[in-house]
Amino acid sequence: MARKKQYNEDEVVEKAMNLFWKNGYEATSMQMLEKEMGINKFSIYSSFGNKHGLFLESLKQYKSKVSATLVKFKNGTNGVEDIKQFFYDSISSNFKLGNQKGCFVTNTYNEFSENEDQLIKEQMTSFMENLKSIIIEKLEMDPSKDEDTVLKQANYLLLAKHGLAAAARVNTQQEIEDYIEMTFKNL
Amino acid sequence: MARKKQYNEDEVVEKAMNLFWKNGYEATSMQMLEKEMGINKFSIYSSFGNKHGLFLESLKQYKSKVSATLVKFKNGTNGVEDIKQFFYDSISSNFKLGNQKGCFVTNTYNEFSENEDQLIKEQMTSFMENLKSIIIEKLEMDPSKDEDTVLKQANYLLLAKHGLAAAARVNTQQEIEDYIEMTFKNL
DNA sequence: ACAATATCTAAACGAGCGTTTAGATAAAAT
DNA sequence: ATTTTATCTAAACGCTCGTTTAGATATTGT
Repeated sequence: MARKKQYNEDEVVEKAMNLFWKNGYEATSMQMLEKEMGINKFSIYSSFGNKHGLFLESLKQYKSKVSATLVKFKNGTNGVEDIKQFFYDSISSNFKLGNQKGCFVTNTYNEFSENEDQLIKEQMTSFMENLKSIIIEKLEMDPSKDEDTVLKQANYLLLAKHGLAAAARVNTQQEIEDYIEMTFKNL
Repeated sequence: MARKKQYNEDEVVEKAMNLFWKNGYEATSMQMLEKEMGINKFSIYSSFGNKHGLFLESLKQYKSKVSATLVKFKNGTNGVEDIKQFFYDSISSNFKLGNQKGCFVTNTYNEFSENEDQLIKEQMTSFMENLKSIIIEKLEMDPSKDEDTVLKQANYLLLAKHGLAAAARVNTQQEIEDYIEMTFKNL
């Protein structure tokens, strides 16, 4: 046998993820990744195949990073209040460490919306639809809501979440919290 | 004297604008612009200096394109209803010709938010602040609203508009109209 | 008709991109 | 200790980017 890797793959993916998250896919170059990850291009390519593979791995890591929040959301029993809490949880993580990067999934969804990369688009779409189905579930907990109202409110909330991710990059946490309060005022 | 230009500058800027609008600044290459505008690189450079100059000209053209909508908005006397109508006007233009490109200014604002281009950032910011001051004006038409409520609602609407531009790229017109209805339900 | 010159085409520039390759280095197995 | 082989460094690949240049083309004023 021969020598072992001098880096931990999860650790360097975490660093890559943060760079992709901040800059998006296209605006992140291999040179920047090399520097941020602290390893050589060769090592990146032998570990992840190519830039695209590294990006997929970063997305996977992000998903596992937010899975706890998602499980908490899924298991809640307080209807609309759970959705609101999920929104708060989502943005609070964005403002840790002063990083105004929005939601990685939503950012990616936006960046790839006019792209031909079917694999990533499908992943993003399925993630969004998963979110939507949970939101619908929560809204349905209120028996006074008819099916049409539930669907419209679910779309409303998804769009709001969508906009929130973009807004998180250029607004203060206080502004965003006010926005969430207002969003849930009439639900 | 010598020969005259075989193209109209406003016409080719319009085409450039549509390409920048659809793809953003970075994702639009000079080759694509050459093809779309129907003129040679040399002509682009001699008319607009460089890619950045052409982009600024495109932004200018966009602003003059939406100025009618903005004037109508400014001159309205129906308070919140004017804002709602402005939102409808803004998105209806986006869905003409099947182009789901969102708002060019907001897209640019987002793309350049982590950029070092001060000139463009300032232009975008002043445009947004101009919009905000009009929104505040409209909200203040309702004498029952205190100053704090006005400011929070203005931020809420700006963020909603912000999200709307992103959402317009991946949602149907109907979904967006439902979203607007919901947004204005409790104002 | 001719000279002057702005506009055209098309090729080339250097820089940076994602990716690959060649060779030095180092650690595990015998 | 030597062989084996995965991992390292660093240079180079071909391509596209934004930009510039050289020379052909065409139109205007005399």
